[in-house]
Amino acid sequence: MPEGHTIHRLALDHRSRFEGGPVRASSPQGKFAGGAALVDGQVMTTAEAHGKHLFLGFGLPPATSDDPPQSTGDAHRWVHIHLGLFGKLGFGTAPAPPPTDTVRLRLANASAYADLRGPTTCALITEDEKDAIHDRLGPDPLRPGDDGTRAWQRISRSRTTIAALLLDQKIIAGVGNVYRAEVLFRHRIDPYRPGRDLTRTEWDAIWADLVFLMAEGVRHNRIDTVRPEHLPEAMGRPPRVDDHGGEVYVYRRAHLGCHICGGEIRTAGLAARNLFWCPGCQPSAGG
DNA sequence: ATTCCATGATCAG
DNA sequence: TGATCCTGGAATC
Repeated sequence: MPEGHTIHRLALDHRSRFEGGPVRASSPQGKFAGGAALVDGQVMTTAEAHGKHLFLGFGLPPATSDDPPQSTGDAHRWVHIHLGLFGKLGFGTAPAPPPTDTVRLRLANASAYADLRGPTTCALITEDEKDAIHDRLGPDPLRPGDDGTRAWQRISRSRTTIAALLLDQKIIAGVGNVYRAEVLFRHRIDPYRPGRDLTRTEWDAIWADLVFLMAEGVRHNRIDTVRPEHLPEAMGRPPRVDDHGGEVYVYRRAHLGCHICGGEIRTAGLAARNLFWCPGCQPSAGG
């Protein structure tokens, strides 16, 4: 499930359920027992996402530069969560059932609970450590105020393929394997084209499209990338059968016909992931 | 019952 | 590039 839109949605989901009140925390699995004990009973101050990283704030509100230094005791801390490839966060309403033994972290209050399973990261960190994580992430299409300029500075100087660059979280944060394949298709860009061969106009359009697509992804909690005129109803074609989410052009459609040109969708490994594209709609410079 | 695979990322060599 | 970590559902035996 987890590309950036999922994590931003999870931040909103945590805020609506837990923000502003004390939260019980436990680690039935035991791997986060120490951290859970430290935040148990504290107030969740906020929840925030940057790319695929989720940050849950606990304790005293974070000090701003205008505030006097916090005196002693419980500083504000963050639970840093990264779901990796198969981590999951599931919500439910109270009363919470007994947790299964794979629940790394359970949060609960009087009305709701959240179970975290299989994350690649679940750690208690300080404000400084959180800042360091932000520093090594690129701009995020879903973070208000971020824009694609910093990403363009690196892409426009790189010989690496645009498909690999889009998955590099230092360059742009939050894009995963589905959005990479789909946004390149939507802009008719050959995934193997070197970053430095893109035009500024092409990059600006890609960035703007990611802002739009990923915001829709947060709204619907699902990745939909097919334009209205290419939807099954509009084209009189059968809807997608598998349950991975919404309608897509190329992702996991290897050897099927392209919705637009009818040509065969191709797949290949790139940057340790499966890449999907339509050679007809995303021609290489030579062809 | 077992293997395989996945919308991720890091580390060694 | 390959091994590794994390979990669960689907495919395969």
